[in-house]
Amino acid sequence: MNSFKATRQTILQSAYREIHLKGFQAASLNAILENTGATKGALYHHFPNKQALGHAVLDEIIKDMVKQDWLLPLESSIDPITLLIGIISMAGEKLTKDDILLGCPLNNLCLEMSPIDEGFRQRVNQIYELWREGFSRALRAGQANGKVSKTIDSESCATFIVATLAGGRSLAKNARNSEPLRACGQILIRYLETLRP
Amino acid sequence: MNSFKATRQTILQSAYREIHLKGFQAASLNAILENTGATKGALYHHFPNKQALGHAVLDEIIKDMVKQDWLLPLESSIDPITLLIGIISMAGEKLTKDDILLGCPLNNLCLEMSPIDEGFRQRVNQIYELWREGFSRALRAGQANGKVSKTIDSESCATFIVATLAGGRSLAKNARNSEPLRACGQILIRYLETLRP
DNA sequence: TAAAAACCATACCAACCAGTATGTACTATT
DNA sequence: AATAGTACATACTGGTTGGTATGGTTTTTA
Repeated sequence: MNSFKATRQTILQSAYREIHLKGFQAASLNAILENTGATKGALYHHFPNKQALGHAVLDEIIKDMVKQDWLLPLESSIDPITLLIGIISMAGEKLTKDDILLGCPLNNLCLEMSPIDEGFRQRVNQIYELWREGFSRALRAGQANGKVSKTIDSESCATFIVATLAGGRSLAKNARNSEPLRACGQILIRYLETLRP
Repeated sequence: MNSFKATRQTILQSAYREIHLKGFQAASLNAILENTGATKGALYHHFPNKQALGHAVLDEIIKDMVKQDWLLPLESSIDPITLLIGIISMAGEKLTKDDILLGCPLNNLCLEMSPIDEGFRQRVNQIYELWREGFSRALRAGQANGKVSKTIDSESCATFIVATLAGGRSLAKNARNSEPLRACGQILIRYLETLRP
């Protein structure tokens, strides 16, 4: 009926939501299908098994989210610290209630699947790498044209920012309240100000 | 055979390990019992259901770990910043390979169970509260006797530290390597140094 | 236009799950 | 010594799970 693999996309989106809510292992294929109207035949036509479906959610949905929210806004020529501060406060503001309640989908899968499925682990790692690399590259560019202090290690700093954001979102998820994440963001911003030369 | 509810403790410990490895929902009661030699009769004699077993793991094991590792060392009269720096580097050093691979048991349960079980959520929240309260109380004490700058908000700062540690351990778990956590710890320590008056 | 491939629907299955029913051995109490 | 309660062990059940076998239909290709 639908062209261009619309069924596949529908299943993928429904899988993303179910996994975001219940986690991968507890995600039920039947539940994923119920929310779409598709059937098991369709699912197993497009994906060899549940594991591959989970991998596709990372490769085709979550990775793009990170690019959209964190990497694309970095493509600018303003000094990276001002830019990062803007992105961080922006990201905090545009989170919905559900975003807070369900937490970071990447970190969820990271903690659940990293020790028990190497495929998941590598995909999560790749996305985290992308994220950190985006930050560290921006910081290095800032160092090159005198907007960022040259005493800092850009990679450690990028890791630090990503970790704090992930941790803050964990606390916010547990508290059912964005306040912990907000507090982390504010301190992070104040820290970033100290990185100017 | 064993006195003083040794069976209950054995099951509890085995449950902790299985949950730490697989997560709560994917943890199999049969697997928990296989590692102990106990049977289902014993389990359901001491715990009404799986949920209660999970709650007990938080109440009786994980909470004590946090107290042991983070709160007890704070009971000292040195200035809190030096103390915190010592605790953070100490905690990083004494992590085993398994501790890195499996991540923080509290954060694991936080992300998995907070949205789907209110009992889990409240228990995790209570432990996080304990943790943050320990940090913020130490910082406030330092402010009172001139060892910590009075311009900082002790509670936000405590939240920030906990979040960064949790996030760093997430990245380390995914990377199968303690380096990201080490990087976070170092920057955190440098940040703490700026909090002196 | 015939053949082949892609796309999907339905019915089914073995494995595993949390939980239960029932019985028994031991221990503390009266 | 009789009773009652604690502390298990064994065998089982209904329900759910991921996965499969088999069929039909639609689209693409030759």
